[in-house]
Amino acid sequence: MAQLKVTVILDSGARIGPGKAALLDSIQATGSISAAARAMGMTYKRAWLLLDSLNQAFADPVATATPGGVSGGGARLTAFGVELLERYRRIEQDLAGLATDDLGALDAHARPEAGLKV
Amino acid sequence: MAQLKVTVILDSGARIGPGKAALLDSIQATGSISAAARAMGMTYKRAWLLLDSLNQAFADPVATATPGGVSGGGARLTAFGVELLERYRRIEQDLAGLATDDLGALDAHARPEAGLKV
DNA sequence: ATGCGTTATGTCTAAAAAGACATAGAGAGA
DNA sequence: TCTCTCTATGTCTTTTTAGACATAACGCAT
Repeated sequence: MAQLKVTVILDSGARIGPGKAALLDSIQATGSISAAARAMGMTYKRAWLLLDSLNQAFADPVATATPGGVSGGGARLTAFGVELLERYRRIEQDLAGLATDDLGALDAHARPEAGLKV
Repeated sequence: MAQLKVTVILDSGARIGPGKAALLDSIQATGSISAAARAMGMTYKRAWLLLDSLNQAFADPVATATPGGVSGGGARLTAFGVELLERYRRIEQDLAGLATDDLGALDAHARPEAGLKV
């Protein structure tokens, strides 16, 4: 089935899409940027850059990180970070709920995906 | 105000977003790929490649083009092309309608866009 | 037959994005 | 004090994407 991808574009030009949302999810789940990056198969640097772009896009940070300590440190979503994630997920959910018929119609015309072996 | 961008991703991986939708609009309005490209400030080749990716994504073509003739030729959307555009616009509309509150809340936290001079 | 604007590609270059390494500092615990 | 993991950056290379040109064919009108 075809999928929908939604991206929020702020006036500043900053973009929040499924990638950054997944990163926030992963940080929330793992408690660190590096663990989140590993879980998502990306480099720590890329994860940090993505997170940094979010932190710079808003007046309030979406996550706080501390180096050193019990297990090297870690990162946690702020209250606003959780709110951002929730709102993005809600937008995704709502859209998925009401676009099913149009999406299905387009899917019906889609050329079959290039032969996936076996 | 923040904006939303929605992209349809077919199982084949083909993507249909605001750029290709605008191109279809422009082709419909101008009657040719090259005029559409000029109107959108892109090269003919890029417009053609975008259109070609759409034509290859579906079993039915979204537009037909003919070279030579009265004014060099031209291009027209097929019935399916019109349908595709309509469905994409409807998805966009639906999204815009239901995300206003979440979008407004995020906008309120957004860092003011980097000083636009004058 | 020639000219004109359009379709349809090819090739080469420039720019942007992603990735690979490398390094410095922080701080709890052994 | 030393180790360990994580944060935070810097630099360089590779890959991807976009753009600039260049060219051939088509067919109506003059």
